[in-house]
Amino acid sequence: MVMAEASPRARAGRPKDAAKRASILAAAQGLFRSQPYEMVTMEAVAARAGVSKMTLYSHFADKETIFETVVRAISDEMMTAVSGPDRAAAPLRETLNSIGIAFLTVVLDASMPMIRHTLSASLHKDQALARRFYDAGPGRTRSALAEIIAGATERGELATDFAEWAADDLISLWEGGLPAQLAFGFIEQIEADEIVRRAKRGTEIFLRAYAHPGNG
Amino acid sequence: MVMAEASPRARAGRPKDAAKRASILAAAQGLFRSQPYEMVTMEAVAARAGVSKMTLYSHFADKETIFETVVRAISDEMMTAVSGPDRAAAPLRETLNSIGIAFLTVVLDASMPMIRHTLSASLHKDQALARRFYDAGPGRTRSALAEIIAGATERGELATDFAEWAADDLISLWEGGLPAQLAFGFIEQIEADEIVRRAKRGTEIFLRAYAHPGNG
DNA sequence: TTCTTACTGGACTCTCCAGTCCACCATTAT
DNA sequence: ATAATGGTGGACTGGAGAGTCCAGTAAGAA
Repeated sequence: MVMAEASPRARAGRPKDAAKRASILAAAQGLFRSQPYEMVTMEAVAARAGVSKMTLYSHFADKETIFETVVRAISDEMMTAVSGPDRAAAPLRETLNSIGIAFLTVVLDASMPMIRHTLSASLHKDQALARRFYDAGPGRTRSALAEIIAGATERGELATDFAEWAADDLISLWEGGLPAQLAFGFIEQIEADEIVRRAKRGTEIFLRAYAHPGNG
Repeated sequence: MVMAEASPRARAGRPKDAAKRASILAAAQGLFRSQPYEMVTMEAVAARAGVSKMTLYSHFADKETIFETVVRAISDEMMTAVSGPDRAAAPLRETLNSIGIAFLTVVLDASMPMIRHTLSASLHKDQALARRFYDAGPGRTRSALAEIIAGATERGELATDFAEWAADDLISLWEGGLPAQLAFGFIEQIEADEIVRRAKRGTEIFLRAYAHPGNG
C-alpha cells in the first residue's frame, strides 16, 4: 500500500489529453508571435487550438500562465540553438559564425519581436519572468560569447578591452538594423540566406575591429 | 466685408486654451513613455494634465489621435537633434561622435522603447504612421550617416563596401545592447555620461573596423 | 458496470475603459 | 447685455474580453 508512486500518479477518471495541451500551446505561440499580448484573446487561442475555453482553463490557470509557458518554451529553444556544437576545435571565425546564425535564427526567424514587445509590457507585473527569459536566451548567448572572446584575447587572436562589451558589439553587428525594422513592421519574414549573410558579415566586421595588431 | 482672414479667424465665444492642449500632450507623452498604449487610460491622461476628460476630447478626436500627435512631436525632436550642427568642417570622428550622442539621447534617454513598442502594436492599424515616424527619426539618421560615410570613403578616409550597411553597423555599435536591456526593463534611466561614453566607443570601433588600410 | 474526471458549447458575470451626455459655470466677441 | 464657445465634474452607454457556471456527453480507471 505505497501511496506515492514515482511515476505520474494515475488518478481515477479520464486523464487529461496531452495532445490538447500541446495544441493549446502551439496556438498560443502562433498568436503571441504575431500580435501583442493584449490583443491575443483566450477565445482566439481556444478556437485556434480547436478546444473549448474551459479546457484552456483546465490546463492553464490563466492567460499569463499560458504566456509564461510559451516564453519558457522559446527560452529552451534558444538555449539548445546556441549551445549547439562543441566549439573547442573549430577556428574562431567559424565558431562565431555558427553561433551568430543560431542566434539570429531564433531571435529573428522565430519573429520574436512581438514576444519581446509583450514581455516588456508584462514586465511591470513580472520582472522575474523577464529575467528568466533573458538569462535563458540573450543573456546566455552573451555570456558564451564573452567567454569565447576572452579566450581568444588571451591566446592573442583578438585585442579586446572588456570581453562583455565586445560581445555586445558582436551581437549588435549581427543584428544590424533588423530588430528596428521588425519592430516597425517593415519586414515580415527573413530567409535563411539572409540570416547567414548577416551573421557572416557581422563576424567579419567584428574581427576586423578587434584584430590583434600583430595578426592579419 | 472680406470673409476669409488669413490669420486664424477669431470665432465668437471663448477661445481654446493653448496651455491646456500643451499640458495634455505633455501628460500623454509622459504616460506613453512609461507604459504601453493599452495601459494608458484617458482618465489618467486627463488627471495628469489637470484637465477634464471632455477637454481632452475637445482638443483631440480620440486616443489614437493623441498618441499620433505625441509620436509626431518626438519625430520632430529627433530630426532637429540629429540634423544639428553643420558637419562639413569638423573631422570625421567628431562628426560621428556628435551625431551618435544626439541619436542616443533621443532614442534612449527619452526612453523610447515603450513608444516603439506601442508603435509596433498600432502598426496593424496604421502602417503609414509608423513609416512617417521611422522616416523622421531613425531613417533620417541612417541616411545622413550613409551620406557621410560615402563621402569619407570617396576621400579615402574609410574603406566601406556599402555605405548604408556601414551606417547600420555604426548605429548598432552605438546602441550596443541597450535597446534589449531597456526592453527587458533592466534599465530605467541612462545618464548623459553613459551616453557619451557609448557613442564614443561605438565610433571608435567603427573607425577601427572600416579604417582605410593606408591610414594610420 | 460504475465512478470519476475531462471536454464541449453556450450563456453568464465582472471589470475596465473609450467615448458621450448633461447641467452648470467661465470667458471672450459683438 | 447677450450670444457663442470652452471647460468642469459626474453620471452614463456600449463594447470587449477574462474568467465562471452548468448541463450534457465522452472516456479512462476500478
